This record gives sequence, C-alpha cells and structure tokens, in this order.
Amino acid sequence: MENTTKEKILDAALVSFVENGYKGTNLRDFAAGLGLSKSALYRHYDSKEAIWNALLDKMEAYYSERFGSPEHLPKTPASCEELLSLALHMIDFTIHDEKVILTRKLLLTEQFHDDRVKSLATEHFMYGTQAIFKSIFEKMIDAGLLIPEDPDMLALAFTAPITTLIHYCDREPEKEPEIMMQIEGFVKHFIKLYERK
Amino acid sequence: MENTTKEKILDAALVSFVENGYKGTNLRDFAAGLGLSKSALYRHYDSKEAIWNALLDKMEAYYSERFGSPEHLPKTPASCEELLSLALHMIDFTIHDEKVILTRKLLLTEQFHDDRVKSLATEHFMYGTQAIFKSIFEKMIDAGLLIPEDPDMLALAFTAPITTLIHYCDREPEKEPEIMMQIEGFVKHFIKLYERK
DNA sequence: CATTATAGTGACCGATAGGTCACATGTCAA
DNA sequence: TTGACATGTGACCTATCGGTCACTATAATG
Repeated sequence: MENTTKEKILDAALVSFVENGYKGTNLRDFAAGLGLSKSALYRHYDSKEAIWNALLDKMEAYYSERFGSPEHLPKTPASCEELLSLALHMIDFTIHDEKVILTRKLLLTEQFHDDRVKSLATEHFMYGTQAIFKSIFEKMIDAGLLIPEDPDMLALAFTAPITTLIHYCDREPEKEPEIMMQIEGFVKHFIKLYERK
Repeated sequence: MENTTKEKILDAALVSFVENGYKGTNLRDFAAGLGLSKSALYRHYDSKEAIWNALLDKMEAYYSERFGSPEHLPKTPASCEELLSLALHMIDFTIHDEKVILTRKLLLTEQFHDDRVKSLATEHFMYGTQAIFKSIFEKMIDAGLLIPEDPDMLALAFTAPITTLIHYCDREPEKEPEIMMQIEGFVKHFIKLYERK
C-alpha cells in the first residue's frame, strides 16, 4: 500500500499493459511516463518480464485474498430490496474504480497470451463473482426470499447479464448512465422473476 | 471465398493476430508460416497495417451481412422444445467453428487497442446476438409460448449467460463437454422459468 | 569525515522489427 | 520470339527494442 517507486512502477505497468499490450509496451516511454530513465527501472526490476510477473503476483494475491476466504462476503440481504441495493452498490463501485476497470481489461486482452492471466480471468469472470452470489442466493432461498432453484443457476443467471453490461461499459464509458439504468432494470427484472411471493 | 494467396494471408493473419497479438506478430515468421518470404507479402499488401485493415474490412462485411438484414434470422421456434434445440444447435456451431472462435478471441484481445475492433465487439457481443433472440422472443410471446415480458430483457437474460459460458469454453476448450452440459442446463432452466404454462 | 547503500543517468550494444529494392521466374498474349 | 505482368526471393536499410555498464548524486551511518 506504500507509495514506493517499486509500487508506482506496478501501477503504471497496469495502465501501460492495458493501453499498449505487453508486447506493445516499450520501456523507454514507460519509464519516461514515470519521470524515470529506462535504466532506473532496472534498479527495481530485472527485466520487462519481471515487471509483468510482479504485476500478476499482486493480482493473484488480491484475488486469493478477496475470493479465498468466506469472511469477505457481503452480508446477506434480508429482503429483495436489500439485494437490489447491494447489487447496485457493488456494480457502481466495480464500474467506476479505475484499478478494477484496468484489471478487467488486462484479463480480457491478455487472457490468450499468458496462462496465468487465463486462470485469473476464469477466476474473475466465472468462479469468483458467481461464488459470491451463489452463497448469497443459497441463504436467501433458505430464508424463503427466493424461489428454491439451483443456486448455481441463479448465480449464473444473475451475474452474467450484469458482467456483459459491465464489459459494454468498459468499451463505451460515455454510455455509463444508460447502461447503469439497463443494469438496474435487469436486477429488478431478476428479482421480480425469482422472488418468492 | 476463393483460395487466392491474398485470402490465405488474411486467414493466417487472423490466427497470428490472435496468438501473438497485432504488435506481437512479426512478418518474417508470419510469411514463413505461409511458405512465403516476407517481401512476397508486400506484393499483396502494402504494410502490416494494410493486412490488419483488410482483415477488419472482411469481418465488418461479414457482420453487416449477418446482422444487417432480417432474412438471416433463424426460423421462429414453434415450441419451447424447438427453442432448446435451435439454441443448442447454434451454440454447438459457434463453440466448434475455428474461424468463429478466432474471431471472438480477436475481438476480446484487441478491443481496447483499436476503435474498429471495439465497435465490432459491441456489435458481436451485445447488439447482434441479442437482436436475434429479441426478435425470436417477440414472436414467441405473441404466439403465447413465453410469458409477456420485455423482449429486450429476455434476450439479455438468455444470451448473456450463454456467452459467458462460451468465453469460458474459449479459454478452457478441454472442459467443453462439461460446459456444454452447463449450457443445456441453463437453457432448460430459462425455458422452465419463462414458458407460459 | 569517510563509507556505504540506494536511486538515478546517458551512452552504448546486439537483436529484431517493418519496409525497400534489384533481380529471378513463369505465364500468356501479340 | 518477345515483351508485359504477376509472383516470389534474399540482401539490405533504418529504427527501435530490451538490456548492460560506467558513472553520478544523495542521504544515512559509524
């Protein structure tokens, strides 16, 4: 969390690898963007690949902390209205946080060029998000708030459309207000369908 | 559709741009893979960028032909069983056709590096697929086969989870049998929920 | 004050990239 | 037969890239 040069390099690397790709990132311009000379980079990392690996290490650590333990779960909604506000709150964050946006983009653009990225992408886009909502839906079904369907199915049916719209928003951020309304519309649609009445 | 050298170059370019990225594709190896020398390439295209643009032109033409006119719509299912088999048939194709797979991968990996790819990605992943099923669902609702919900919502709720699973399959093709069963499970779940009984 | 660790610079190196060019080959029409 | 055109080759050019190295500046420490 410190603002050491080493950390600043990783932050800038995330930006550059997203904007130009790993292959497309050249260390001269990259270093200049940090107000450094290229050779100063090598004081902190042994090679371009070492920067790449350090970035992935950091992302991996983040994910295993985030998705690895159940105590990071949001508290279970006590009603469908709470589910709505919880979901919109999470989406609002994920759509606006610069680091999260860049991470998502990196996972998409490099997933077929690097095996670790491929794993992280599946973790992020499939298991991670769906596991969170699976666990939430399980509890809401037990509480009689949602109809008793397979929670895995519920999680997929809930998260996938939202993720699709988030990706759309990553591509066209100027349409954010419209997309946010679509997301809200979808969540309400989902609740209307799955709510136990 | 002819097998001219010019066409062969575009086919190989799709493969190479997916595997190595646009920046990561080097024309020497690329030409060698085609059994050509690098300079022979320049007989057919003026530059690396020209190959790239020709490839995008071809993709754009394909999409505007595919999604541009309503006569390319599959015929409307007369029952929910037909919807199931239609969907599984389309998915089976899209998951196994090498060209379609590569196209999807290219759209994902280059969407933030090229504005034309960005448009095509939105076309492919949002408008195109959803428009097809929106139109199908509209007719099925009119026919009293599905509950009268917003067809846009139906299309999103139907296509997004399938697309998510297809992306998963693109990353881990060895899990295809399992994923195909998940897809079938989801489509049945969807029908069970939205069928008018 | 001298020493030492840390962080930084700019010149340089070898490899590799995209692109050009003079030249060779083959085919077909006048 | 000859010329024109399409297709392909390998040597070559220039720019750029990742990486190295000798050297400098600063600040903390004994």
